[in-house]
Amino acid sequence: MILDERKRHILESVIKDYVATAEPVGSRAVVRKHALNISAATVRNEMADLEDMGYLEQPHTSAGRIPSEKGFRYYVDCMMENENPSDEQIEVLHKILEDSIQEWNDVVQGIGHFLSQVTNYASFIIVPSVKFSQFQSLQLIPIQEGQALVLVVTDIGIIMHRKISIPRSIKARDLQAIGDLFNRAFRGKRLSEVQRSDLQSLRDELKNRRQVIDKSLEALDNLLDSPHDEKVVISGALNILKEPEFKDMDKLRRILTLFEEDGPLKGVLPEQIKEGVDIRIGQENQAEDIKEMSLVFAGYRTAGEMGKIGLIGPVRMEYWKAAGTVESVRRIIDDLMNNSGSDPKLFKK
Amino acid sequence: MILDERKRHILESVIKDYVATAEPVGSRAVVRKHALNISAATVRNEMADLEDMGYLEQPHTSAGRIPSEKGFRYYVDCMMENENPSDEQIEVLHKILEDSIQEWNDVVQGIGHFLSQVTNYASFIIVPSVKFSQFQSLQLIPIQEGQALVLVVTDIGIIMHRKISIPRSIKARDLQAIGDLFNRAFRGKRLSEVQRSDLQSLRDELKNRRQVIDKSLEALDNLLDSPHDEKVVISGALNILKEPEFKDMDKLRRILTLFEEDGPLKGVLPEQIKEGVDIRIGQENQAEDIKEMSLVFAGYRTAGEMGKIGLIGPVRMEYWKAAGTVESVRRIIDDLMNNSGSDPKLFKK
DNA sequence: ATTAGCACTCAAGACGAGAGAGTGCTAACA
DNA sequence: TGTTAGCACTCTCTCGTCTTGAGTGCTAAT
Repeated sequence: MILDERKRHILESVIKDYVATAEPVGSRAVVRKHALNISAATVRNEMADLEDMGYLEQPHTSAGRIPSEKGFRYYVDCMMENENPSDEQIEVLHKILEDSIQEWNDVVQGIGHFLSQVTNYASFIIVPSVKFSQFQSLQLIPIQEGQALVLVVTDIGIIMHRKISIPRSIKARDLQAIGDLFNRAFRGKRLSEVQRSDLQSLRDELKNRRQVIDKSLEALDNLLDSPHDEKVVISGALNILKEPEFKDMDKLRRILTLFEEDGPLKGVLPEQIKEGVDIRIGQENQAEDIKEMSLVFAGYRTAGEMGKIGLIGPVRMEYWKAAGTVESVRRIIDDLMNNSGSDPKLFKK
Repeated sequence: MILDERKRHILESVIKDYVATAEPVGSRAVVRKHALNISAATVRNEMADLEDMGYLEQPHTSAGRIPSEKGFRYYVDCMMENENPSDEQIEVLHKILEDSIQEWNDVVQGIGHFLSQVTNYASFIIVPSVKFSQFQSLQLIPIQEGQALVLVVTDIGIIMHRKISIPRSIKARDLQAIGDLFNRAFRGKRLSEVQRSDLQSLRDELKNRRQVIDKSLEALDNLLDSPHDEKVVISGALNILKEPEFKDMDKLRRILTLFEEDGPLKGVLPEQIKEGVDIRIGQENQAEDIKEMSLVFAGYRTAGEMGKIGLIGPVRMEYWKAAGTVESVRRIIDDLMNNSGSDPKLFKK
């Protein structure tokens, strides 16, 4: 559907005003604030048209108009220009990242903070499961009488460990031998490909050191399991308290519950994620819980898998700013991941 | 101040009713619900006395009474009997703990969940800084060309690590030698006692391997620094949405902000913590932000240092239940820490 | 010392009037 | 034919007033 210039201008005015004030905007307000050379009456006619087309709606007959979700969608698709964060803000982000470069955890935290701070919406970051990175080495390290550490290093330098208890008869050199065995078997495989059957054949090979092997396998199994699934980091959840649409306690509760645990949020995002910034407005979202919110998100690539970053806000959202910020941050993450290979970052669950 | 039996009974009735309903309770309600053999008029007289003494107050002249903070304090100090969680609930907790025994992180999470679930208040757990545990060993482990892992193990089995880059000329056996050196110097010391001066003298001793030493020291320094400070875990923060006293957005915001980051909450608790369950009611709290809330908390002992667990709720709180639950959980944690020494838990930041 | 009775107080909810913002329609105009 | 001014109409929001009801304090009787 193509709108003529004037209608587009009016739609934009209504959106900008409504996003800023959360109140319906009337014809007078449009001519006053946006200095069109037409009268309020004309605007009214145009607005009535826009309403017929579904881009605007009226809360009640004698109120101003507010943009419908379809209106927002049209604006986002056909008119919007992203507003990128200022140079100073980008500067700040870089500083944060440099300061925390040692700890992947802190990096993620820092990015989340930045996103929510700059935009005033709740931000989320989904770090892809470690399962998809490649096995690089496994070491068994004695740490005290009767205990050893199973240390797994992946290709991108993620370190994972589990403690196991071992018989006292096992010496350091035995542990090393066992470790080497694992390495020969698994090096270069994806963690998700390390099947139990592999583990089984390995076990048969080494009956005499069965106990250590068993425990190591168990630990490995455990590492690959649940807790190292995708990680979700949420920041600035309380920003939604600022939005007048959530003055209602029930709504508020439902939304905040989404943020309190990791699971629900994951369910809300599409599994497959397209290139660039994606925007889901209100009802466009699949999940019931989030049909009165909007998402602005993007994927970033790390170690072959996709992670996700994004913002959650009310339908009445500053999409231009949100999209600009998400896109900028996505680019910075990509740089960080793929470019600074010299000293791969230290990961830590 | 000693109250006679009847006044105590009335005070208790008012407290129980008010805690349950969040509404002022009148004289009629007291006689009706608590079946005293006295008339409403008598109760009114007694209530007027209790008000004079400061144990009750009236929101306005023609409303019922609500307990003052002093009233709650009297009840807590002189009348309250703790209500412990049911056997089934304790059973559930034990099950949670067994399931997650591998990961200290999960244990803490589980306990937090339990506390907030059972009581319907927000719970917090403060895990003491790792600085206070004793240094047991440091190892330098080659993980790939030009990179090594500094691995620190403490007496209670907390594992910390940092990656460093090393010159390619350094061999595995060199790393081991350097590690041994550290061990001789530090074994048995508290991490907080490992001073930079020690590190310095160590460095002088080994000019030739300076680079590795430097990096290791840096890593160690880093490990002892900020991120491994006390850790705060909060659970069930959204429970406060249920309380009618926080229907006001501003209040709500202030409180939830306390929970969103770790820092503020720490500031709210007393540094030194006495034996047993401690209760801070409303204004008794030092920190401004929390003067309209109550705290019920206790310390637990781990590796020589004190950790803290507790609940945050409105002044109108079920202190009996909160105190009983906190005390029970504290005891369970103590058992877990000091008793099951056979397989010290795996810590992980 | 306790109680019944009664007048009094105050918050909260219902109701209605008035103001204000905005619309839709009509008729005039370029 | 598109634009505009004018005007009646609609609906929400805000006050102020009234009413209701719960609960008190006081007094006098037991």
